[in-house]
Amino acid sequence: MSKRLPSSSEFLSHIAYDLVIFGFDGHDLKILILEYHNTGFFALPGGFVRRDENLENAVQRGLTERTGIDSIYLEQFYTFGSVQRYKPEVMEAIVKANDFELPPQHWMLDRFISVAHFALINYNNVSPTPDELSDSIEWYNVNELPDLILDHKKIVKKAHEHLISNLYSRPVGKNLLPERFTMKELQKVHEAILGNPLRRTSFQRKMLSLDMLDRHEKLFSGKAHKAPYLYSFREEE
Amino acid sequence: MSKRLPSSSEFLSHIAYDLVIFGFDGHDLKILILEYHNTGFFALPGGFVRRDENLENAVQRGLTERTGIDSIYLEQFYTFGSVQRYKPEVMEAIVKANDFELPPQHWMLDRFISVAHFALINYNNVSPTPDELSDSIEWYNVNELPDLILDHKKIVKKAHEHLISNLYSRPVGKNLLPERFTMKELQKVHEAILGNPLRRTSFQRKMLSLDMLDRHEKLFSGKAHKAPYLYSFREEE
DNA sequence: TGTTTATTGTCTCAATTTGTAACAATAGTA
DNA sequence: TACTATTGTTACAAATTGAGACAATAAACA
Repeated sequence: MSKRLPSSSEFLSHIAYDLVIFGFDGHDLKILILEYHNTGFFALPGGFVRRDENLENAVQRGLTERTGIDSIYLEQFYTFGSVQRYKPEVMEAIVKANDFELPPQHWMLDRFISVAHFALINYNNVSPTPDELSDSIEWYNVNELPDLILDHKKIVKKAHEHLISNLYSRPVGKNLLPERFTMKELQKVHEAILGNPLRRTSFQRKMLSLDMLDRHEKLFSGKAHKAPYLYSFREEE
Repeated sequence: MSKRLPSSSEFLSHIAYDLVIFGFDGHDLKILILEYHNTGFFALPGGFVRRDENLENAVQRGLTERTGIDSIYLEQFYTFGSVQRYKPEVMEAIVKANDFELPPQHWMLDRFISVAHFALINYNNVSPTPDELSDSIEWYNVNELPDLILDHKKIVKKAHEHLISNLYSRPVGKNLLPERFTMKELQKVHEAILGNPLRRTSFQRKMLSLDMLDRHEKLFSGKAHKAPYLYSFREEE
């Protein structure tokens, strides 16, 4: 009773995408990692592009399937195309461990070039869902990842670098935090991404000077000190 | 006596690359545009990836074929994968105008995802060479391009944006200028890329503070004024 | 051989931005 | 009412940048 893989008439051969999905739990920067069934292989979520589908739509679709969330910040950052990443035995092991039928020249065992994307999502609104071939998908601290297959470690590294270089030009916190947040929470996001502490007053001044934030009511947390304001990112025009 | 296209066993299907090759003639930022034989089509140089070849090697190979230069600054910046760019009639016209045999289901008429790169080269060391399908390759002012096929105009725009955002973090002038150059020449390169004038003294101070330049002997141009120093970009460690 | 012209290298001072710390406000606790 | 922890704001020094002035100089010219 072995299952059937999708046929090559449905998908573009040689093209895949990988996803580095970032989240923030209040302390650390995290990403979602899949564990493939019965293989001990860890990998980034990924998928293929349908023949009649835009690349970006395919990625958005995969992201929604893994997280249950629509309309997330998503950005393509690099395409990985070295020959060294062609390891048919890895894919073969994954497919076989999942009890799929595997014709010898199947397109999924051929060489792939992968268009890597990263996403920023709100950690608390997500219900991570494994794909057909994997039995778990879990959050891992960016600095404490398990061994990943192929060049996925390199993909994560490059994604993280892109995230850092975008920190001040895009509303990064908007996608990692709830709709409204305190300045301290935003600072913690930035610190988690950069990996080093920031000065409170300079950070506040810089963020406000970017003219991206709206100030709202105060948040009374019940703690014995002055209540901080809540902020939100202004909707871009 | 029609010629034969390469077979699909040699190349990866569905994957192409396009090249935005920047040069600087002393006044304007230029790029190389191909004109396809007998079609009136203008396009970016591009090509396909061999099955046993790294993506980046394929691009480097194409670049060398078009310019005659090795070891050029080359950077991947985006992968274009919308369905709208699938226009088999364009490729068909090009191939037919060049008197190639064209089997109906040929892989070159299928949908492609294109990994776009930009290169920076020294305008004067180059002998642009058309590819098999085109009869000319010429420098065009970035702001005065002819109509280009598919989404190539968009690709150029994005390449230019990337170039601008890299201006101060990478030795951009190194690749667009001769080995040794004056501060004024470097300033002109930056002005051509940015599209607006820069202040002489601030520019000089900024460039020197980046600690990327070595100062050499003066250049006596024969003009009736103080001779400027020559500079070169320091070899990175 | 001075004098002039065009351009370059350097310096100065003001304007702006950033780093750092101090201080006052305040929500809840003791 | 005093105390604690944290926040918003202000103040001042340090660093960076903007804008211009000025002296140096290579060749042309008188």
